[in-house]
Amino acid sequence: MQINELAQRTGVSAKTIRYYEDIDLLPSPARQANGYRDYSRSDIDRLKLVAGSRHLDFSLAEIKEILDLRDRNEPPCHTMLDMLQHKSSEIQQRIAELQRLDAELAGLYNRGLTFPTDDVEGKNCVCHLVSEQAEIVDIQTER
Amino acid sequence: MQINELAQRTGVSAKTIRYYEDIDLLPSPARQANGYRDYSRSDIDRLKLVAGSRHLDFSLAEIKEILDLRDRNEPPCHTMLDMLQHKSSEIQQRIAELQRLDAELAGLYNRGLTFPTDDVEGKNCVCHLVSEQAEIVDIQTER
DNA sequence: GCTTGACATTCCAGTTACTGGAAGGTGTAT
DNA sequence: ATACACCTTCCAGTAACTGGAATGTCAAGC
Repeated sequence: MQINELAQRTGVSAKTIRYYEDIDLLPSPARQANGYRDYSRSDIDRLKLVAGSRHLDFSLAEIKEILDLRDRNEPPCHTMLDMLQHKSSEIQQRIAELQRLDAELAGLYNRGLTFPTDDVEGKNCVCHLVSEQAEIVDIQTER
Repeated sequence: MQINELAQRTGVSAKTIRYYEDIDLLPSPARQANGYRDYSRSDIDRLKLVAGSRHLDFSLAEIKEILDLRDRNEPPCHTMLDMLQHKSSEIQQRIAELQRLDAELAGLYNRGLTFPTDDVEGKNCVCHLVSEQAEIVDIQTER
């Protein structure tokens, strides 16, 4: 099976498959006589697990953990369950942060509406309100 | 004012301030005789607007828009109001996606609990369920 | 005068998870 | 012969920093 077929069977682009190989998430596959990568059915399984996990927002590092367990013949399912739970609580925290952020945005918008919008210096408009946000402890939206 | 004082007054690290200068978000400041950066009060204002906007999850590109307006002596406040509203709707969308993702995680977890956890191949455990997620259209959590 | 310490400077590299593109080789059909 | 789709490798760019190395400056204390 060539790389594009694997790509179609898993929904992962050929480019990304090569990248996964580069970072040792996927093993170097066999090569055809012409040097083309030659994949087997087990490669589909492995890559589908990767794709499914990415879909659930797991990082490649987390996915590597799971795959490493499998590669050492230790059943990864228990770890996977733990990770599902952990990821869920992370996501819930993110949601709470975003809700707080949204409330802030709405509050600024409403207060900003009551100010003139022709103040270049920002001393007396919504821009000033935004500047005031500067020293508040950051909740930010990074992962 | 040296860079660390500006950092303290704005809550932005010296490292980040230099970075902002690098990417032309902040102008190159005057220099003291010894070559140290020498900031003025207006630099505080500008950087506070940047910091406040970052805190509200605006990208540096979006912030540049605002600053460019100001630099051209056009009042940025109206644009800022629009951006607050737009960002708010983005955030709400993100929240909805994350909620969907969380429901998925919870569903998989509960179904996974009913399977054995000693299956290395993943043919009959939660890992298999995760693999099955592969082809579902991605909602992902990118910005 | 010398050292120590806290500042400052520049530049390079790494982070995450890819994606785009260039330059080139291979295989099949017309 | 040539067009076309596929494959290869390698390099660079994305966002927003952060860490670290190597080096320079300045004030205080001995």
